Amino acid sequence: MARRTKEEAEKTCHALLDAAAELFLQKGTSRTSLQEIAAHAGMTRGAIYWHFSGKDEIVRQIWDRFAEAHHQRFVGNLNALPGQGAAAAFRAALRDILATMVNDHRAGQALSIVLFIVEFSREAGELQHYLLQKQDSLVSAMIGACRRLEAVGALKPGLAPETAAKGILSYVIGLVHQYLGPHAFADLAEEGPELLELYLDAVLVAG
Amino acid sequence: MARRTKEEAEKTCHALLDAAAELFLQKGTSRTSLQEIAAHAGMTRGAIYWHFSGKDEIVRQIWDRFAEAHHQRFVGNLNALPGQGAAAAFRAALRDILATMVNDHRAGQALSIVLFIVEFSREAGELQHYLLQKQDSLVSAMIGACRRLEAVGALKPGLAPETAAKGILSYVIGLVHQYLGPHAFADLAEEGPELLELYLDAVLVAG
Amino acid sequence: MARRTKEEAEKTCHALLDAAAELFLQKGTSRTSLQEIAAHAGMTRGAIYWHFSGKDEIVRQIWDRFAEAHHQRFVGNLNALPGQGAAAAFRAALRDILATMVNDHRAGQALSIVLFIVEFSREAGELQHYLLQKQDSLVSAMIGACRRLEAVGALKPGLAPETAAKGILSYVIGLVHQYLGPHAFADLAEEGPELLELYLDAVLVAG
Amino acid sequence: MARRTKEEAEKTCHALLDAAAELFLQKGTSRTSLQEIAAHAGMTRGAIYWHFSGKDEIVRQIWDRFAEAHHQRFVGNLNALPGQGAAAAFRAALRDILATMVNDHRAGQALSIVLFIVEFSREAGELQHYLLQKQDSLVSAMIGACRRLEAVGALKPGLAPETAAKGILSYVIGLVHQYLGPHAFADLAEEGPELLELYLDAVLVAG
DNA sequence: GATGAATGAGTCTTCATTCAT
DNA sequence: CATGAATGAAGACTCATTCAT
Repeated sequence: MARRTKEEAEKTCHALLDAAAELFLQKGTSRTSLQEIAAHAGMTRGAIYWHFSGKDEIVRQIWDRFAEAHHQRFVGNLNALPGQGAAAAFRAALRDILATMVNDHRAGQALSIVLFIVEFSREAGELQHYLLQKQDSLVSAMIGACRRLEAVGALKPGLAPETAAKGILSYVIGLVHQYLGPHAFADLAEEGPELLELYLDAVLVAG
Repeated sequence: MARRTKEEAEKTCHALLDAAAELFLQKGTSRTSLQEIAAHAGMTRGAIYWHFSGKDEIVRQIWDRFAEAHHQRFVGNLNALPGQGAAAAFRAALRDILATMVNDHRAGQALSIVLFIVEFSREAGELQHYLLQKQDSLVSAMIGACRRLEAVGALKPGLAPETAAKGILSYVIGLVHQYLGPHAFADLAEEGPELLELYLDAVLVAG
Repeated sequence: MARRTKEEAEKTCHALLDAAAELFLQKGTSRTSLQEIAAHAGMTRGAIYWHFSGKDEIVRQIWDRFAEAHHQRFVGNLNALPGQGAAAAFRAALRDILATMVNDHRAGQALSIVLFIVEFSREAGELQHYLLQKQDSLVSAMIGACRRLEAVGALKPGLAPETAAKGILSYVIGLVHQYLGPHAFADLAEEGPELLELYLDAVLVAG
Repeated sequence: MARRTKEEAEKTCHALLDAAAELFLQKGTSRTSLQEIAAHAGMTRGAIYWHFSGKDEIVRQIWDRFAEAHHQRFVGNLNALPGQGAAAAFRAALRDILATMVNDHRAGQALSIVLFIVEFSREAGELQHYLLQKQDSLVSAMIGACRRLEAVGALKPGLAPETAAKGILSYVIGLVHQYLGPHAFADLAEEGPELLELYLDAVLVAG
């Protein structure tokens, strides 16, 4: 019955998180039942309640374990654009986060769950708040980065940095959304970098 | 109580559709209960079952009544790009559909529901199929349009038309998704056209 | 819309009753919806409420129109067994009622609805009472008839008339039940008379 | 609250089955709600769904647990009538099954549910099929038995074995139906054996 | 640590019933 | 006479949650 060692417990916890992330992405959080998550991980519902307080906490832990580090790195990169080579650093940061979402399944799932907040448990609970903060910090960092790009003359002349930021974010969201959803039409693993450059070329001044 | 005349019944039907569209967009289809839809329209659940066979038919009618015409116009425009001024017509078609989604609330909701198919009732039912067909026709038309643009030399050299098509669609999806969702950060009514041109400038050759 | 003449109204009423009787027999009263009855008669639910106060009244009218006369004739026959040729008259009465149920579809349905009272609307309502009275009068008449048969020496010696009565009724109920139900194994139109005689031969003295 | 041990769970399951069997017999399966079953067993609706997949499975388990063994014994007896003393064995088999239904409440209920199949959930589902098979095997065994009785000269001369079989079954059905229903007029515990012999005397040759 | 058992709230759906027209 | 529209009360079923073991 009971898993004895700590490692085994950790394994169980991870298995549950993995199962949840996969199912959430496939069918959305609300349409995925705890029963399904448990079964998908080879457990029963009870195991979930041992490790998590409920569905919301699963979502939060998916974020914390799989996405938080990447999110912080990305936001950090945006906030720390160097005066010299800001544009190149900016491009690199975006390439990095896109590659992360494509290559690290879990990270991609976790990030996309946040980007498509629409979905979530009981009306505007704690979780909503928590995730919206993450999204806000992302938007802020992106706007800040674009302002810095403008300041160093790396942004396309005449383009408001706020507008550029929103465009870039929308684009990335759109790319990732269709890629991670069940009906992808574009393969980011292959076309992602090119698609990204395409837009950045339009936003940043050449060179 | 019961609405007596035909006009009143039509009004009820529309009210239910409106209520549903609004709630679906706010909270997703699965998290919106028929009870909520009915209440939001000032009716009881029973009224829904008089006018519709169930949730799925509501979604389908939202599409049919509010989006189908726009969808057909857009796909038609893409499929009928003229040899002369193809790029201009292409830009116009995109401006048109974006403006429609921004100005016609219902159309925007309906179109966005399709674009974010993830969400839907019982796994892969008839409705799923129906809506996926719509999405497919959109993707196909966009790829066809980009091929024609390439043929007339309007596409940026070196850019595969399929890649361009997927990029554009992802972009539009991203823009609309965030705009229509509950946590918009960009206002398409104002910034939409500029954001659109930004991307098109990167994809199409100047001229 | 509205049927104008009285005959047409009568026709509608009858059509509804026919439809109801058929469906009740096929699926039981509780599992048959008014919607189904109306549709089966080519009408809408409203028509039912014009002619009847509800489901219960439909059942009662089915009885009254289709079975009451036969029931009264049968009970009358049993209650009026002649001193001379009582056994023959008894046999004739049973043959008659069996033939009626086999040949007159409506009568058979109506009678069988009463015999299988199990089925009925809200707990022990008026209707229940009404139909139980009919069944009681049937049981009483049959017991009375058997007592008379015993009195004239027509009953098998040593057989209590009450027992005989219950046996005969159970037998007829059993025959009719399986015949009118959806999974008949014996065809009363053909085998009915023989099956009836078989039992009567066991209950009545020869001659 | 939740029953903890396995025995308690078994008890709950049995209590639900008992409650269901009783109510089904009183009011029919379709008019008995799961709510009523649960309440009658001192549980909530949820408990039912823990132990059974739905109403249909309750019916099936009532059969499997309470009737299947008796059914098999009875059919077995009919199919294995000995050459010597076939009539006596036949009488014994019928006495046995009647006694079972009278003395073992559960068995009687379960068997009668099958005999009155009319009643059941969604039109012609799996369950229907399952139970009709049982009924078919019963009819077949009875016909087979009567043929064997005829072969050894135990059947009344001139009586087709098929007819005899159907008559006997109808009779037993009729007896049991009225006895187990809510408005019994004959008490099988007392009068059953006599009523049975009465008919068998008419069907079998004396001796 | 994890399970099995049970609860209770909520959702979809059906249906008898009402009533203006 | 009959219909179309709408209500409201069940009923079946799902599911997050709880808790003894």
